[in-house]
Amino acid sequence: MLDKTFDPASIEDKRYKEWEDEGLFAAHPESNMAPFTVMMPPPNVTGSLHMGHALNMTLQDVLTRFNRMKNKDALWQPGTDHAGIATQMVVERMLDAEGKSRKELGREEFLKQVWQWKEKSGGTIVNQLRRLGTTPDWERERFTMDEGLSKAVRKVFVQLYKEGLIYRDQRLVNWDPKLHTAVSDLEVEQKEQKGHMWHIRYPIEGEQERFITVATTRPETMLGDTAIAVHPDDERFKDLVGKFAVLPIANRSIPIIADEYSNPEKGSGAVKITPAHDFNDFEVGKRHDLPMINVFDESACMNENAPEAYQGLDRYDARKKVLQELEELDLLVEIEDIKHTVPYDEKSKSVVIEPFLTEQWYVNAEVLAQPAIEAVKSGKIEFVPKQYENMFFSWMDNIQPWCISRQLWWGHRIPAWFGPEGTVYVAETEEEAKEYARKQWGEDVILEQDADVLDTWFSSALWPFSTLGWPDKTPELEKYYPGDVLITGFDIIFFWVARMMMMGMHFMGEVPFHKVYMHALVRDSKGQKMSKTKGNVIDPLELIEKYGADALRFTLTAMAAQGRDIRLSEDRVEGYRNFATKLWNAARYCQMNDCVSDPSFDPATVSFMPNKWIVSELVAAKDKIAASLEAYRFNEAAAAAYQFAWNTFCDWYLEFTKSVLSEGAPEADEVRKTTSWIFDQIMLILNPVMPFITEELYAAMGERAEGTRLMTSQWPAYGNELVDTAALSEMDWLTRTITEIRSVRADMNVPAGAKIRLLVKDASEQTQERLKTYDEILCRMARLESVETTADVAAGAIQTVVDEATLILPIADIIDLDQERARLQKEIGKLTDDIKKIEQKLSNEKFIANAPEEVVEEQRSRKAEAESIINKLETALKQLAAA
RNA sequence: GGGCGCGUAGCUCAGUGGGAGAGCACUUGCUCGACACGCAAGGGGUCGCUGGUUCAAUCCCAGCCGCGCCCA
Repeated sequence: MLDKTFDPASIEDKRYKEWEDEGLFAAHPESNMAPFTVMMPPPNVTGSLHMGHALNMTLQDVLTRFNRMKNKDALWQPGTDHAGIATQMVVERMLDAEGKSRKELGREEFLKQVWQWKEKSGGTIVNQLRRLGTTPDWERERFTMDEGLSKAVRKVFVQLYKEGLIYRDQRLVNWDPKLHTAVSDLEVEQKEQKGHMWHIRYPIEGEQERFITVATTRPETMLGDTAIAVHPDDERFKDLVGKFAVLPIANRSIPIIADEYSNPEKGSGAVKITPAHDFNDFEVGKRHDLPMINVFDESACMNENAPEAYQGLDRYDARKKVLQELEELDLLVEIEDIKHTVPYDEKSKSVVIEPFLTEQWYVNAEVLAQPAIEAVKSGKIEFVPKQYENMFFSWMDNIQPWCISRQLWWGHRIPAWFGPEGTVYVAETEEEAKEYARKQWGEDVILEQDADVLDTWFSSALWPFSTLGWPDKTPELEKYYPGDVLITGFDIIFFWVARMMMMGMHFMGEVPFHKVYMHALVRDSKGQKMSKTKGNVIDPLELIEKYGADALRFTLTAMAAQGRDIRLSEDRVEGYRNFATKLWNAARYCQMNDCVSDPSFDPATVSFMPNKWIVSELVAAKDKIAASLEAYRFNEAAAAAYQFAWNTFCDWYLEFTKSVLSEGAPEADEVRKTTSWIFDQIMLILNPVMPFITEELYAAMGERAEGTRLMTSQWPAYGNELVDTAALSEMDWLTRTITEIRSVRADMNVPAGAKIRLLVKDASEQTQERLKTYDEILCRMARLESVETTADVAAGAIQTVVDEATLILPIADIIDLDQERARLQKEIGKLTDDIKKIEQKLSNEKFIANAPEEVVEEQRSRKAEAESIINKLETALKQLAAA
């Protein structure tokens, strides 16, 4: 016998180990089964499981398990990402705590330490995923810096270089002056904050006491100004275009140019141009062939291009000094308080990112984007929900060159070697690069490999095929590419999803997946984003410990409605833990009543009406769950399973059949078999979402054939042939009758324990038949003493109506007549309101003329039904008065 | 500023061109041999506002108000 309550902790680890040891997660490329492929978004190798992962992984696991049950050869490809910046930062911080620095250690030793850290903490998240019950093919786990994946990275780099799609360029990048590396524009977070607009006047060269005023939020960059721009149509400055201004402090002469970038409405209408320190100015500079003077070093301190007094000053100190000096020169004309956006690094959100002029490696994303755009337009890739396609297009249509080099040590080293006179050799190996150099120079020359590494997303962009063995032609690649669905958060749609599509189209000539399901963010119960600094993070592992993995999985599934963020509260998890307990107790009930699974049972053969009914209801629930999962409507699947298991099966079916079992009625054997069969089916249809408890209970419910696991069972194939509509309507009548009697009893304060008589008037033959058939069930579930038909109404009885029949509860001694009168009047009032509304429609000629026939008919029959009930209730009211 | 989404019961959210739903919370009653992590019954909503389309709008369209996200 099972214990009284379910203790998830006692079974989860054990069951998981069994599954894993038995190799149940493995893909079978050699099999003939159709593939179902899901590429796991690789979590950061040194990270730990947070709620976003839990949601993401749960949904993938639900789909993977579901498809395995549907007899697909599922490959859920797991792995981790080396997460260049994040990981390097973590290790540097550790070194810092020991008083050491990366530079002190040197590249080789530092990398050794990072690998050590990876070996130590790299298992954390994958083990946490096991706690969640996820079933990726762990044997195939990959890491983005594995040899195979690194080889793919080099091959892709070299090929794209040869195709001219990777190139070096001197451009402005987003520079992190603390980490000393370029970062992606996607990794920059624009934050609005208070600041100042300083209006500065620059003297016009060769004219006495004439100035041109410019406004800037970053006065320190003026030391790198190389022009002043005014709008070509701006009359105020027409005569100045072509002249020069004297750049204060630096005392350089800079031209006044006409460019449409200058907005005559803003500020003074003239704008300083600093091409090396502003993205817009950079474009202006290119148009006018202006010099680009970089006045910062890599730490955003003033460099040798700044006046000597400034050299070495931090940008903010330089700002103060510039302002002070301008003040002294009487060139600062106004200080305006403004709100403006400032770029911060998205990781720490504390370092202001600097536009910085450097030479970096770029991917020509515009070219690669086209086939990806086309794939979505043509429907070869579909986003779910659909509206994300707009977001995708708007970014792809304006895609910028992708800066792929990072000034880090942790990552894939760029396979490029520099030779004499600035020559570059791009090759998969150093040997090959040397070969190229030898050809050019006629002798061995000294080559130096590029010190930089690639953007982490460069390697994850290859994930859908690099993990399958590409560039080798493997059976896996043949079978599992393209994948079926990618499940990911919308926050990495540009970082990752779009880039996988670009690389997949280019190197495989085929989309990497057909569907992209984007789930929303998990927030706290107040709708706040979870963050460590806010302290509102809910740890999935804590929830698992407290409520079990199944409860957490069910919660996340039930809340995963498309296009809406999830506000997670512990109450919900607790509620679904209760659901698990409910299942547990239903299993205990089965055990107590000897409902043991019978492999030879055929649900098509049942004859007892409640059995036919529950089988029919099961078919509907199962189909609803399957259809919902196939449409990625996870919440609907969860709701259908919950409702069937708890309401339909436990609350109604088990109650209907209780006495049959306890009294050993003739139907008992069939009821036992049906009960256990339905229970097994519930375990099956819930298994993708709640794998632990269902596996456990399935095993407890019967002797199974050797090695049988729920997890490896097939999704039920039965269908409408098992649906009996007569049973559905008969049991519907029974539940309505019971509910009606219970409701009236409660309204009239009939003591719960009191057994009362039920008299039924005007019952049709069918109803009379049913009353006889379900006499015992009615008596037990509605707490009745007897059920009889009658022609007259006893004085002072409670009356209510189900369909054509009037139900009479003769309990004159218990009830309060006034109360009963009020109840009847309230009911009549409600129905009268309904009728009024319906009559309004029916009296509208246009409604009769335009509405479909069945809609009109429906309204008519609703009205007739309501009228008939009112009649009966009014009769009851009169009788009450007479009493 | 541009784009997308959201606003439905106290809370969290489903949902649909034709009778407003769930879970939780709340109220009341239950030692009914699976389960109080339970059983039964119940209260509670001008479906953000204003117009339009329609025989019919919570649902479709437009505008407005409020909130969120993405992009600049």
